[in-house]
Amino acid sequence: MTSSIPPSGPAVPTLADVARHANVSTATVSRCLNSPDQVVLRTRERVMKAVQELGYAPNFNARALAAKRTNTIGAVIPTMENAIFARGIQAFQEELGRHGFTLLVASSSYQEALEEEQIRTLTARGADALLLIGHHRSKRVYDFLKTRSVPALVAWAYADGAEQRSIGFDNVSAMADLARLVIGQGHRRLGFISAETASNDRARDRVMGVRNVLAEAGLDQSALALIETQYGISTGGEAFREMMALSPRPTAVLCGNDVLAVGALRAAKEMGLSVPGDVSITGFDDIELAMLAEPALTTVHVPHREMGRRAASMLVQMVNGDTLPDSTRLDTDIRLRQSLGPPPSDAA
Amino acid sequence: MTSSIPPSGPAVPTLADVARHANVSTATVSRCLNSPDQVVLRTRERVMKAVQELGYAPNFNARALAAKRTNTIGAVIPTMENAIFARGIQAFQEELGRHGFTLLVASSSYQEALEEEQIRTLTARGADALLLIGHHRSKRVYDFLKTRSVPALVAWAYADGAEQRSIGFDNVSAMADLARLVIGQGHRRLGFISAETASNDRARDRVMGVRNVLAEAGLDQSALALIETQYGISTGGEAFREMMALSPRPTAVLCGNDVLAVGALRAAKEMGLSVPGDVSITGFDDIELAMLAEPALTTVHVPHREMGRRAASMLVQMVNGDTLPDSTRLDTDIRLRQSLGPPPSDAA
DNA sequence: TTGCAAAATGTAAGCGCTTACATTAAAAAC
DNA sequence: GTTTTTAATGTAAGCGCTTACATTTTGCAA
Repeated sequence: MTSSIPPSGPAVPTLADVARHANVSTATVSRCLNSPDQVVLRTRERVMKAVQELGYAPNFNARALAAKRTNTIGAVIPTMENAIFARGIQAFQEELGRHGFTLLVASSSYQEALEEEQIRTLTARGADALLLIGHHRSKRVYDFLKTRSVPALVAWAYADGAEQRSIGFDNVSAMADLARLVIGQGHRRLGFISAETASNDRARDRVMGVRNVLAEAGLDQSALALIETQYGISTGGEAFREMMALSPRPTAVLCGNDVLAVGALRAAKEMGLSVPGDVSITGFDDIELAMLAEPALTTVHVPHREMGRRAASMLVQMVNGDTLPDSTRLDTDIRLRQSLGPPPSDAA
Repeated sequence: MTSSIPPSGPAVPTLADVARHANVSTATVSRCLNSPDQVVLRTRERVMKAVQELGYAPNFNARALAAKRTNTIGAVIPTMENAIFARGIQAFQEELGRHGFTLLVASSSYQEALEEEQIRTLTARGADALLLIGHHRSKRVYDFLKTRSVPALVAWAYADGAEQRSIGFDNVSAMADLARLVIGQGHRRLGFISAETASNDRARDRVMGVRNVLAEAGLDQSALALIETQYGISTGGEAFREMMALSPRPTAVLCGNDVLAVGALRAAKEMGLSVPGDVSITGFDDIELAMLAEPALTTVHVPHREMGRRAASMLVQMVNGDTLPDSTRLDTDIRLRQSLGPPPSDAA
């Protein structure tokens, strides 16, 4: 008959419950939790006891609403399934934790529209700042971030004089270094298996790195066969077969990342081609797989963990607004392993 | 002199701003956003126009606070760096997205205390439900979840008659199947390289699976050499060397997961041991690496993606509270590849 | 037309916190 | 002991939304 029976069992305790229980005001409880030194010991103990007894835990949403600060940093990555991001983000999170921040991750599956949506979602959730991968995205997004005054840091990319603060390496020159090495071995017909460049500026930059070196070496751009394909071992293999069907066929196949390269390696083995005897193959990233592959993969080593860690401290600095950090350029270096050698002597 | 100048530029627009702009009440704006069919077309268009013009985006925290629902599901996984979780969670997220839910991930680094903290954090953030890995955790946590009435689903594990609703496979019997196969090949001295079992019931179960089979085959438990080590390729290798130093040495080394097994494989190669000629090695999970390894790894195939996907739909069902789903048991199957063979004939 | 049910909209009370400001208690200075 | 300063606590006004309930419009049968 009474219509005011609470629907479910014992409601979760609120700040007010604690206050009542400890016989203080809600403000005091709040202070105990957020700036304990403003509360005299005797009171604080009483409050904490009440917290314990009631099993009180603050409601995050209410806190965020009132305080306009969440101690949360959002990250939008293309996918968790890529080891390089998984690794970088793990380090990122660990470092954030050390500074008392929480991480909110979202993934965009390499789709620009989805990325934008995720950025808006994280912002709506009150992320104090964002980590984004790569520079390329619509002006609208950057404007949005500026309007909302949400600090953002671009990672996995570094470009001289880029407007957006960033931490990363120069994809163009990193790939160029490797290409130079390949050409130095005597290769004149190159193949490049790239990740899809449409909404991936890192992939685009890597292609550009190779092209630059071609020009630099006085080679015609037609000396480069380019295939774009989705991320994956099997797709890398398929692209490699396609490339080997070309005539004349490239004597060295550079890949936009290690996963594609491992796929190429496997396809080569299946086709009975010797690497690097018949064809050289290189990767990019230096994931664990690169060293384990047979033959071990020549690749560009990228300090993913360090990047994650440092991205975190930069972002924390940006949020706390002390001094704004400069963009950081990290160094990559080439790991020379067995998959690269000179071209076969009978190369036409 | 005026102390009321707003500190920063154009404030972010709120529901009230939109209402004013469209000349309706806040309730109407809210309805337009959440149940558009309750608002007549003419009004709705006017409101939407205002939303556009002001670039309004709802404040998630305020919404959560008022509505007591977040359409958010939390997941606490041991680490993102493990491909099996990365893969499963990616599928989990995709499926959640399809149902209009957002995912919040946190990782515990395999530390029980951290896991508990993350569970509390996600709950405080208003997660409507949680995905947890494995059954084992303190009663306190389960009580907490019950008190807060937050539905939880255990994944990557399935145990008959477990109290907690779960989706996964039976780690004990999956590993037992593999062990039976190994013994069937004639091996009588086994090694087992396990992940650390302290706070990982999946690892524990797998060990138990092997032990059960030993008993079943009438072998003494001393026929099993057990080493626990951290997750990683190199740690797997070290454990393998240690195992090979034993006398008599095992003729087959089962590993708790593929990553450890790949490490063992590599160590074997470095030691000049032939696999499976001198020693057999097996894994668990069937990650991509397993097939690429040289020789390819015999392992237990686990449908990680499917598990993630189905976990999502179960959780959605639990939140919406239609009918509660039953625990789901998925099948694993053995992928027989080159790394397993009969013991060397000279085995003492 | 008028009347009335149904549909659309408005009003306002929270949701659980934080924090400026007001008040009171304690410590320091005289 | 009184006054002044400072520390501790309390009061109450929001933060930006949702939603029960009240009110106004609308559509339509009589």
